[in-house]
Amino acid sequence: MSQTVDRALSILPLLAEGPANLEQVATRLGVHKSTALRLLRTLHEHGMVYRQQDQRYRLGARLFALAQEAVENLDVREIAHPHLVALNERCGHTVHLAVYEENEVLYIDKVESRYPVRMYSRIGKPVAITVAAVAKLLLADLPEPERRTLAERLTYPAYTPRSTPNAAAFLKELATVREQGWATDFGGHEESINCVGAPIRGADGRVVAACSVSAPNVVVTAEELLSLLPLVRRTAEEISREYSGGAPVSASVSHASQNPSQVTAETPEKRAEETSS
Amino acid sequence: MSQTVDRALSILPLLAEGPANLEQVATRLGVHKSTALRLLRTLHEHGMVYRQQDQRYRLGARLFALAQEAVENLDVREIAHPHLVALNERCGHTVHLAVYEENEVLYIDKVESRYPVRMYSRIGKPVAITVAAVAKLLLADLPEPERRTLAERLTYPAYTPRSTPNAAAFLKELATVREQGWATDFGGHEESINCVGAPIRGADGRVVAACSVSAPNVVVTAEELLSLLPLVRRTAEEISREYSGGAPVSASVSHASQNPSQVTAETPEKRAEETSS
DNA sequence: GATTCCGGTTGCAATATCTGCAACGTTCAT
DNA sequence: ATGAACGTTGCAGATATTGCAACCGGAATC
Repeated sequence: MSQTVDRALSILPLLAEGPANLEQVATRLGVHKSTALRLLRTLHEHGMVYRQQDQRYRLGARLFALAQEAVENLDVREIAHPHLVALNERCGHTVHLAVYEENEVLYIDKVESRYPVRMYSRIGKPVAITVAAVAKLLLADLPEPERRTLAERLTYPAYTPRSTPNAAAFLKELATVREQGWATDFGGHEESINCVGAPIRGADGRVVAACSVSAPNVVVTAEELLSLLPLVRRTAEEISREYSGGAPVSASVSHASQNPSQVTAETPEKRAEETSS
Repeated sequence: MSQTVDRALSILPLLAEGPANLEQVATRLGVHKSTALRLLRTLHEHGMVYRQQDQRYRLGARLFALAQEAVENLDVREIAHPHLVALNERCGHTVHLAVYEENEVLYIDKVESRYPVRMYSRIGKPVAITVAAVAKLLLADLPEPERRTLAERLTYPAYTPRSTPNAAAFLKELATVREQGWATDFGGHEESINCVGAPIRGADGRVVAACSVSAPNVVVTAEELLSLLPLVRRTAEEISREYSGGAPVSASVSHASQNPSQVTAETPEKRAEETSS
């Protein structure tokens, strides 16, 4: 709508790919150098971009600060986190939390079994919207017309033979998901990865987020993973309850029922490649 | 510099304080409603702001995604390099940069006195994880359980009498390092080589890398090397700041405090083959 | 040591772009 | 129903933005 702002904002994702100099920015933006310079200067004044020694630009600190505040405003994340950790501790697999926003589904939290450190690696990446379990859960709850138009506007990449092929199939799948209250993705994105997810609802019953457990075939079969469904659903419900202002259900957060019957997976085999030297 | 962009960007910190409706934004910006609307629309198109059900605006998750992507593409090495060179110029010794990855600590950059650049020969080499200063720094920051399991899985080669003997001693050393915020290796890998290192932290405070200065006994004593600690720490802090998208601090990069008191050594004629660190 | 190239920077005039206004919709509460 | 509150749109005027071309300053080249 506003050309100037539009151009300025277009610079950011561009720089997210890596540092760039003035000319590169100007070229990729399709504007004159001087124009790019002025836009960058404005961005700079607001701390959105930063100029390194070699004069190339990269994203600035302010952006990170804003991003931080942006997620903090997503209070689902904060509430969900301990539950996700608990879920991860019980099953050992990767746990995701995602929200729908502006025709996209984004991961906003992730707990990994093996490397708790690397948690932030993929967060923020848009999800494979046509196949991911969390995406199905979130889209299934959209108002019918919006769901339909979105489904028809999407492209359906054939990641694997089991990827959702087209809008019709997708809408049908969404109906199922909506009906049953949970979703799966069996090799629809990566041949060897399966996952099961459940919706997190706000006080009004709308789905505000979704969480899922993912694991590679080699660790657990699809059936075994599916046996985790009750646990996943329970976790989602606990988060929903707390998010809706309900009782914290503090017991469940910590480690709730130490009921190992639900836990199918063994601890992921640690592969210490034997380091040191 | 650019009024429109300036106004648009001013909306973001404003929204960071919490959701706001159109009129509030317009008022605080000091512009007409319609102007604010158009700016918000542009921000919206870029996913920088998001409109909730109640029509109020808040920061968009896309902001988060953007920052995340930027972090992934952040190359510590690239940012650190000039600082390492500067450090090398000031003290004359071998400077190392290392990261932790998959149960290993790897050198990813090295600056030698004579050759300001070239180090690909060493890049990727695993560090003597049980004794190197950089290894201690990186492992000290791991989450407790991971640190412990890793420490117990390691083998503790007795490179020298002063090498870390076992897991217990190592964990104790890591605790110390974690506490004091710097680390040393006095002859733990090569009898005649000492080094001091400091941690480089990301915006979230986690240690993302570590740098160190190494020198043989014959050039400087351990005490003399230790006197370089302030300089090493300062360098690490500068890198941290810049890595976090932080303040330019351009002055410091070049030559900051020309305080020669810190500089103990003359140019080393000996560079430690495949050093410890 | 001069010259050329490369990239960034600045002044300026033309105009495309943005702005504020005022009228219009829509929703919600009275 | 009526009114208020808030968001939205069309428009004309004016301002802010743009591209150009010239200008620098440094690095590489001859």
